[in-house]
Amino acid sequence: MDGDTSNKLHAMRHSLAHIMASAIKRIWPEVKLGVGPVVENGFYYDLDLGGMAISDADFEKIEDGMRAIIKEAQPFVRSMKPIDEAITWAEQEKQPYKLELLHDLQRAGTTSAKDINPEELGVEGDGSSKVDQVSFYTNGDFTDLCRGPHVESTDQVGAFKLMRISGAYWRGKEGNPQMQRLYGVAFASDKELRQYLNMLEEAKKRDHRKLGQELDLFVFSDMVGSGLPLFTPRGTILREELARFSDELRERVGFQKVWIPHITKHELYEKSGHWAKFGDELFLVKSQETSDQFVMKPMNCPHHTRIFASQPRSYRDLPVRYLETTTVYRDEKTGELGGLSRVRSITQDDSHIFCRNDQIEEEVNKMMAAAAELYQAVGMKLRVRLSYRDESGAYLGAMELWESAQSQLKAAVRANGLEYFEENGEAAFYGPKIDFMATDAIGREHQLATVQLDFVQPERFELEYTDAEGNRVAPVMVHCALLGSVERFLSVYIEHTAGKFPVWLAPEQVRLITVNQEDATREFAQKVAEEGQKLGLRVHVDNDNESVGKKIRNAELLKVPYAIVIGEKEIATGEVVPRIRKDIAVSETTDSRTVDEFLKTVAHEAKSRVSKTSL
RNA sequence: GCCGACAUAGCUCAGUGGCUAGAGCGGCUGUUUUGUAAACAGCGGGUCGUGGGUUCGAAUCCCUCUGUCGGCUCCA
Repeated sequence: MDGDTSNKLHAMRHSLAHIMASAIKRIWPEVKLGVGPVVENGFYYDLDLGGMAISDADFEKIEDGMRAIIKEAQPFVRSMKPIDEAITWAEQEKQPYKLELLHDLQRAGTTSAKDINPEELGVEGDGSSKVDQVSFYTNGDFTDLCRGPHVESTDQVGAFKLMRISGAYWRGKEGNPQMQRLYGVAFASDKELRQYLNMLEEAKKRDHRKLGQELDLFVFSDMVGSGLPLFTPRGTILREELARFSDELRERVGFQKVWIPHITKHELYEKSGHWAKFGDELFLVKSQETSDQFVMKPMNCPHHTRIFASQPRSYRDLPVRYLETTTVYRDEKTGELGGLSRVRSITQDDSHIFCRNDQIEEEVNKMMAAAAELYQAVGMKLRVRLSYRDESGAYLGAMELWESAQSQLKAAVRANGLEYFEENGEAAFYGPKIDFMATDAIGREHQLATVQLDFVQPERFELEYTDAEGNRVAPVMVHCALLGSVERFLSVYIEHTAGKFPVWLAPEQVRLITVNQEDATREFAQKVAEEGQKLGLRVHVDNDNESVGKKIRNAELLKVPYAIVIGEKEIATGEVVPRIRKDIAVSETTDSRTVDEFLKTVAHEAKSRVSKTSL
């Protein structure tokens, strides 16, 4: 989207916020207005209606009111008022929130708790922080304090829909009055609005929490606790196949598996600095034997540094690469938990490289290639953000190290031909990083994989190797994860595929459906299943006393890639006609083929981890 | 954590102060022996999330806790 279009859309959305406020004011003249900004995909307005609560049953009434105002094509008229006059206005209008904003403008020249750029304010002052004049916009009989800009008149606002209502504190501060936040989405055209609503609809259908239950992948138990998913046999296959792929990609480029316990004395995190920084996210574990305070590990790097530090290292030994797909525990705020996307037991496909400064590029290069291969296999487009430091002093580590590292990261990204963009000020305080953004099937972008350089932990843990001149030097640490976290990856991936997993990941790859319960049928199906299992396939026999139609239906609902009906015909000829899940079928009709041939093809397909079949 | 909504059978849901709490699907049993998206019949299955309170009487009203969902970053 170019800047013009985006400014226009911004003005439309902001104008809609005013139109919504005007409509509400017509219905409830006593409403006290808060703020009404533009947000991603739309706008909102914070309202205080005293004791009365707006509910979504009122949306139609408000939307009708908005449409009436739009139809009236009221011009948006900008006017300036001296601040004293504006304050009088707010008092007369009985708008206490606006009054508060005006007082802030008068006093500090900003309405933001944070310092925002004074140029952005659009207020005409004397250049100091004080404000003399403030701008107002009027449409019809509604006037609002506003820096604009707006569209010319109320009929130029595109398409909108009110979406939801939620509670919000005035200015986001607990303790302030609770207001109602009324959200709308808005786009330049009906078509774009429809597309957006369709996307939401589609996202709802694919919701991984719903599919997780329907496909029998994972469950939660009140007794275990929130944010602690339990994986069923089917879900566990998915987890493990994905983790295995990630492990293999890393082992191929020289990583070695390590294993660490899930708890540690808290001193480890004091040393790493995490205790001070993330202390409130740590689960504490108390020993009944000793006075030691233990914690569940919230990350793996401190443990891994202990393995690196367990023996003297030469520059010739580097890079040392450790991989471990293991679970960390973080006591996330309960309100932030949801499905698999935000959990308290997080399984990371974690990797740590200890290397020399001059090895960064090659190491990162290999990880980029691994990430590219993984996301190619799961059918998600990748682009990367190179996150650099800015000029502020918020970073640790020598400047030369940063500069060399940042240019090595860039070289590695370019060598892999991935789409990338650079951003200053997005680095972690301990080093620059590469964030991978994966686009799913309905166009949403997710940050999953990551490669982060770390100049700080090697120092904190006094890691060192001996260089060619015999000096003790700190290695650079690289943290990377390809899936990111298995749980979060699954939440994205289930929605990406809508549960139609490719053969290599499908918990059940082939289902054999018997036509009747006669011994010969059952035995034949059993034999086919055993042959498939020998080839490493996940084959199930459905010998239930149900109609063939019903059993087909069940296989379809579980999104099993291949279903095969076994009856007299198959027993007689030894040939089968696979029923192929629609999304992976390449043609409408399928030929019959021998059982052996079929199983071998599927086994090959599973092994090669292709997303679509060519069977 | 905070605000709001919600929590009824394994699942999806009906039941809003008054008889023994219901349906469909799933489960079990029987009949049927089935040919590519739902055979038929019968039977089980619930301290209505937890604990407390109000009431002659609570799934239903109030409070607590637990859990789920939406929001809590976006600043005239």
